[in-house]
Amino acid sequence: MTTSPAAGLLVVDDEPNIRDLLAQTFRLTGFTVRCADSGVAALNAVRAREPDLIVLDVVLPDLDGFDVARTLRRDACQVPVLFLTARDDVTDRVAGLSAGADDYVTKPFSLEEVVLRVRAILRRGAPAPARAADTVLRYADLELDEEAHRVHRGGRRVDLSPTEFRLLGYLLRNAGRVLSKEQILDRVWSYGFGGDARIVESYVYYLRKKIDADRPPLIHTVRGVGYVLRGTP
Amino acid sequence: MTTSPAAGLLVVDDEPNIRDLLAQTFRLTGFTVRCADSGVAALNAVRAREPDLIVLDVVLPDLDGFDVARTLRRDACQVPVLFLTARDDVTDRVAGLSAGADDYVTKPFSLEEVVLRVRAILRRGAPAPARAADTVLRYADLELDEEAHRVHRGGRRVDLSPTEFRLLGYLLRNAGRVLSKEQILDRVWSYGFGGDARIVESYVYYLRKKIDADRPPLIHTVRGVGYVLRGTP
DNA sequence: CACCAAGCTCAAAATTCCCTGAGTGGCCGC
DNA sequence: GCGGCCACTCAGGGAATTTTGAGCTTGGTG
Repeated sequence: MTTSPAAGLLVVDDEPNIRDLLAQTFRLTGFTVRCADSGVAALNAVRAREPDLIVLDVVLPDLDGFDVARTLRRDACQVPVLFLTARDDVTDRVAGLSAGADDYVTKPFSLEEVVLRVRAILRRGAPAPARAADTVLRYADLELDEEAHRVHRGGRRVDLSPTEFRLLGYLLRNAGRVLSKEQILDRVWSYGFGGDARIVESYVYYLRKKIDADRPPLIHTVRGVGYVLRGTP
Repeated sequence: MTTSPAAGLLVVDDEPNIRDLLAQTFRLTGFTVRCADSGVAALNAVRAREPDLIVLDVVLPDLDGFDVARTLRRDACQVPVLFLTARDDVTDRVAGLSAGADDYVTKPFSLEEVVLRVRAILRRGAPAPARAADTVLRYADLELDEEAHRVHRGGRRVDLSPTEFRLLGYLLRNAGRVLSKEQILDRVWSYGFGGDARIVESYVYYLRKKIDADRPPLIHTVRGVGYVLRGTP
C-alpha cells in the first residue's frame, strides 16, 4: 500500500489534443496534474508550485523544451523531466540531456509507454525499499518486472517483444477486469495508430503462445466483450 | 449502500428522440439530468453548473462534440465525457480520446449498455473501497459482477453471452418489479431494433436454463404482464 | 369443457466474432 | 547489404451468438 500523497505532474505541450490526452490519462492513473501550453507558462507554473516531474514537449511556440529544462537547472531546480520528441528529430541532443534523471519518449507514443516511463523516473527518486514491491506485477505464477523488463511464468523466463510487454502489463494492471479490444488499442498502441482492432487479436495470440502455452491459461476471451487476465475462465 | 447525492448528468444531442430517451432513462436510473441540443448550449450549461459527467453526441449542429470537449478541457474543466459516435468512423476513436473522452458508445446502442458505461466511468473517480461493492449486483444466491463480467448462482459459475448478461443485469437491477417484454426489448436491445418482442421469450428461456435449472427459480412469468426476478413465484 | 391467447421449447438459419497462420515491409545488428 | 526479428496486415475457417419460425403447452375465460 503506497500512501504517497499523489505525485504532482506538469504537462507541457502546445497541442491541445496531446496535452489533454496526457493530462486525462495521468489523472486516471492517480496523479495530480497541471498543464501549460508554452515554455514561459511552464516556467511560471514551476515557480508557482514545483511539481514532482515535468512532461515536456520539445517543440513549443516560444522557448523550446531544452531551453525550459536548462533554465530550470540554472535555477537549481532538480525536477526530473520526461521529454516528448519526434522520432527523427534531435535524438542525440535529448540523449545528452537524458543522461541524468531525465528520460524521453518519441512521438507518437502509447499511453502505457508514457505512464511506465513516468513511474520509472519517480521510482528512482524513491527510497530503495519502496521499489522492489512496486516494480513487480504479480498474478498467480506470473511475474512482470517493469524495471528489469522481464517476465516469468512459473519461474521460467519468457521473452516478450515491446508490444507484447506493454499489452501484458496493461492486462496485469487490470487483472480480473474485462478490457475491450478498443480500450486495449487506445492504451497499448500509439495514439494516431490507424489500424483496426484486429491487431489486438494477433497480439493476444502471441502472448498466449508465450505465456499460456503449457500451464493453466490466464488470458481469457469474453466473447463479444473483450479479454481478461485471471485464473479461472 | 451508496449515499452519494445523485450524480448530475448533462445529455447533449440534437435529435430530440435520442436526447429524451437518454434523459428519461437516466432519470429513472436515479441520476439528475439536464439537456442541451447544441455545443454552445452544452458549454453554457456546464458553466452554469458543472455536471458529474457529460453524455455527448459527436455530431452537433454548431460545434462538434470534440470541440466541446476540448473547450471544456481548456477551461480546466475535468468533467468526464462519454461520447456517442457512429459505428464506422475509425478516426472518431482517436480524435475522441485525444479530446479527453473517457469512453464512447457507438450508435445504435442499448440503454443498458449506456447506463453501464456511465456507471463504470463514475466508479473510476470514486475511491477504491467504494468499488468492489458497487460493481456486484446480488439477489439471493445470485451474483453478477459488472466489471469482471461474471455471474454466479449458488457459488457456481455461469457463462452468459453478452445479451444474456445485459438481460440478467436489467432484471437484477429491477428485482421484484415486473417488466414487460416491450420494456425489456427497449432497454436491453439496441433502439431501432426491428424484430418483435418474442425474442425476449427466447432469451428468458436461455437464462432460465443457465440460472434457474437446478435451484429454486428466480425468474418468474407474470402471465399477460411480463417477467420478474424474485424469490417467490 | 373448449377455445384462444400467451408463453415455452427447440431447431436451424443468419450473423457476428474470434483464432490462426501466412505474408509483407521495416528496422537493426552484423 | 544481408539476415533476422519485429510490427503489422489480411483473410479463411470455425465457433459462438443472435434471430427467426414453427409446433407445442399452459392458463384463463366464456
